[in-house]
Amino acid sequence: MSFQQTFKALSDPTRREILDLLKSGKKSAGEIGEHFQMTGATISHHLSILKQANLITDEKSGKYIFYELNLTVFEEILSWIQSFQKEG
Amino acid sequence: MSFQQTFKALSDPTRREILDLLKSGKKSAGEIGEHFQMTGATISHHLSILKQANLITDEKSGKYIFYELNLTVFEEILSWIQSFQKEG
DNA sequence: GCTATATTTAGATAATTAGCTAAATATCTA
DNA sequence: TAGATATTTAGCTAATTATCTAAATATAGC
Repeated sequence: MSFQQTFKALSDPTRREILDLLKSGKKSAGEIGEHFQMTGATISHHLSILKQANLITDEKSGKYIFYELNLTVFEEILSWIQSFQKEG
Repeated sequence: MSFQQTFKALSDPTRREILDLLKSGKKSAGEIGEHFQMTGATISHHLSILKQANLITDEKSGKYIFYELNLTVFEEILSWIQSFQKEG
C-alpha cells in the first residue's frame, strides 16, 4: 500500500522480471514460474510481495490464480520520479 | 551503475529523503545529516550507495563534500516505468 | 605542527529477506 | 472419495543490510 512497499517490491530483479512478463497480459502463477529456475514457493512469495505493493492484482479461476499488472501504482512512481525533473 | 543498483538505492526511505532534500540544491554531507537522527557515519554510508547508483554526484570543496542530484539516471527509471504504461 | 571540524572507513550487531523443503489448502476429474 | 494438479503457508538458513562506535583521513586556522 505504501510508497515504501512499492519501492521495496521493485528492488528485486526477479520481481521486476515478473512485472515485465505481465506486460504481455495476465498469467497464472505456474506460467510465471516457468520462466524462472526457482521453486513455485519462491515465486509465490514474490507474487505476494508484488500484490501487497499493489503492483499486481490476482484473480482466481478454477485451479489457477491469474496475475495481472495494476497500473495505478506505476502512475504514482512516475509522478515521484518526475518531481525531480521539473525545476522548482 | 546497473539498473539493479539504482532500484536498491531507491528502496530505502532515508535515501529517498536525501534525494528529496537535494531537490533544493547541492548540500554538504553535514547539512544532509542534520535532517536525520542518525550518525554521520550512517548518512555517509547512504550517500555512498546513492553515489554508486549514480543518483548523486559529489564535489569536494575544502573541508566539505557537496552532494548534488544526478538527473540522468532518473530518466532511465522514468523510461522503465513508462514502458508499462504504453500498450503493446 | 597542533587542534578542531568534516567526512569516510572498518568492524560489529541486529533485523530483514530471498531462497529452499515440507506441509497445507483448494480445485478438478475419474 | 481418492488422486492429481496448482498454489500458498510455515519454518528454516544463508546472505544482505541499516545502524552503531571507534578509528582513520583530510582540511583549515592558529
